[in-house]
Amino acid sequence: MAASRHADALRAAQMYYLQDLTMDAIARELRTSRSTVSRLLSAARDSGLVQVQIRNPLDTGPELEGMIRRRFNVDVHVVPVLETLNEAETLDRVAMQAARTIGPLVDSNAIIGVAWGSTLSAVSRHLTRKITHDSVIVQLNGAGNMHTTGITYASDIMRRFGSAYGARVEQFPVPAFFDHAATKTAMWNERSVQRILELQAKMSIAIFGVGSVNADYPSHVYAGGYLDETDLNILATSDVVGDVATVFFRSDGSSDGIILNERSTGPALAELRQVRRRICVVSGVSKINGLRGALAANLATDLILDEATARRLVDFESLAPRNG
Amino acid sequence: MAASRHADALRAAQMYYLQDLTMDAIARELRTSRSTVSRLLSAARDSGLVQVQIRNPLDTGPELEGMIRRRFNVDVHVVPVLETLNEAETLDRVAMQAARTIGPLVDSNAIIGVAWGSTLSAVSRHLTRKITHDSVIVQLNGAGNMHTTGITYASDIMRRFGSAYGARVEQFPVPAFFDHAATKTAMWNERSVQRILELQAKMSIAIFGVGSVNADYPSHVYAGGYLDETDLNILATSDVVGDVATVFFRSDGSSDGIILNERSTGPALAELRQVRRRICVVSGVSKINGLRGALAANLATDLILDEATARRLVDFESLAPRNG
DNA sequence: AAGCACTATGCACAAATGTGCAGATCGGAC
DNA sequence: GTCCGATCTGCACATTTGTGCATAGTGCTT
Repeated sequence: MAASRHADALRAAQMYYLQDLTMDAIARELRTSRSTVSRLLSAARDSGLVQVQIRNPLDTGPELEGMIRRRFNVDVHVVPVLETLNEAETLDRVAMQAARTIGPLVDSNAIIGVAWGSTLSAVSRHLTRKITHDSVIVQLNGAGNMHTTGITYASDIMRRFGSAYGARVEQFPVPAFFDHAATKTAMWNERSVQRILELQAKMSIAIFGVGSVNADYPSHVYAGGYLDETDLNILATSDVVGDVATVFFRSDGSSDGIILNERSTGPALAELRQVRRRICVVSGVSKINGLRGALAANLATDLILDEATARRLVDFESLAPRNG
Repeated sequence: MAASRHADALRAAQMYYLQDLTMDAIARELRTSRSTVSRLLSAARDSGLVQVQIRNPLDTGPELEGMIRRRFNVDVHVVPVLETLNEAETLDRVAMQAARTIGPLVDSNAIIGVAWGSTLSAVSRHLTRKITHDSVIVQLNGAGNMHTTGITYASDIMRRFGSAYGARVEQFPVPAFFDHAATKTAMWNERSVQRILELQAKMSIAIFGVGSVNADYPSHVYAGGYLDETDLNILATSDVVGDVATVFFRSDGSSDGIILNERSTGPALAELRQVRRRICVVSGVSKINGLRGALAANLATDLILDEATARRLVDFESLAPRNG
């Protein structure tokens, strides 16, 4: 019976994690084999029954975290990763740790805004299950592009979030950028779009990566056929350093007068800043410029990033300090 | 260097619990041996760096918990324990699980009231460390008795709580019962005593067991020389079923007119009910009557008890149901 | 600088845990 | 009933983790 299996998993988890019994002892109490207990415990972990949290006492925490926390006023989680690992491995590990860090923040009745991109895709693959009620996952920005090729990214990401948290998924079926600002204005008056925008306005959590224009391995936005040459030229000549959910900004965090944003479908930065919990996940030093701009714009309340990038962020700061 | 060890423990914990690396892999990244990593992880667990929580979805939870939760309106944690285990083993396992369940509830700036007795003693032995700031452990009731023998219980219990949470400990240096109510009145006007009473009034958490008069293996209060024969006779003839922190009550939860309470040093039930979080730990079916009274008196917001007792509590209820 | 007490380290082994596989069990479909 | 597919189970083995012990630091005292 499936129900009894769940109950057994709960009992086993309690005995294993809270009473320090060995699986062998648990097997005897549950009148089953040790291997079954091992599997019950796996199931308990996978299904989010067991939550492991690492709480590092803020004051005794590593130098690096303290500096970033103080300088940028964000709750920071530096993911320990050897600097010698390649980008893909680093991303994977940052993503896994991000997924597990996000878990405890998600609660029932949450409205969770999710962006898309390689970072979020990786995160979505490592989410741990957690059953919530009446939660909603809402897509932050459109994902269509002019080639319409392959990238089912966005919907896959959303789906994974939805099933991890047992939440309803609200896709945002518009292109990432409109060709004409006027189309956006028109669409924004459509009831179907307004429903999404209203959900976004009520978000309690937003989760996003950052794009960085000069990344060695550029974000999808800059390489994926979302923008044409003219657009890319505009970006290059307007001091843009990066984007969050396809909304661009400069290194000082400003975004006024960036004409492309009028055609972008992501939430305006001011709007994003209204969200109580804004979780930014960054992997790879090449994103440093974008990250710096995002922090300057105060887009994140929580920052999860790899150690190398964290170190670079701090070095950068100490070379070009800032008063205030 | 001790600081680097702590930092290593944190890194190791993150890599092990959040990135699913094996200890072997972590050892290589940390340039140390696998056994050291194993020990670092133990240290991380012991020091409260790693918190494991079991969250059982309330609605899918076992029948038993649901019934108790609904009937008594408490947040209940049933500890799975074989009914064949003896009292001591059961107590040990309930205590361990209680300790770990309490952990996450303790926070900085908390004022934690702690009773004493065999249950609390066992719990105190299993507390997991958690660093908090400006927390205080305050003793709920005096522990002195007329034989003054051996029982350093109370102070040991308090000390363990204090060191687990890095909290200041405030003992209550009075006997459990005064011989004369007038002495209590006098003492209660002393500034040194008032300081404790004021702390108690500001408690955010209270942790206690229950005493049960007819327990096969009676609580210390009833056997430990705290009361003389006259007192015990009074108890026997006044329908008292148990006590919390040496304050007695009847099976319906009432305590008015129980003369012994006027000489007791524990907080009046009405006072205890003011505390936001009141955690009651119970192990052993022989405490069922006391427990029942405590629940009727609405003394607990959180109840941690062994499975056999939980089952008995529910059976008892279904035999003698109650409306409302 | 030497001596001492204490702690941390790595090794080698012991114990505990994870998993591929073959057989058992279960729940429909016919 | 029985056949089939899917799932669950326990075994045997592989992997991972824990720990006693001898050794190597480490800091403090004299």
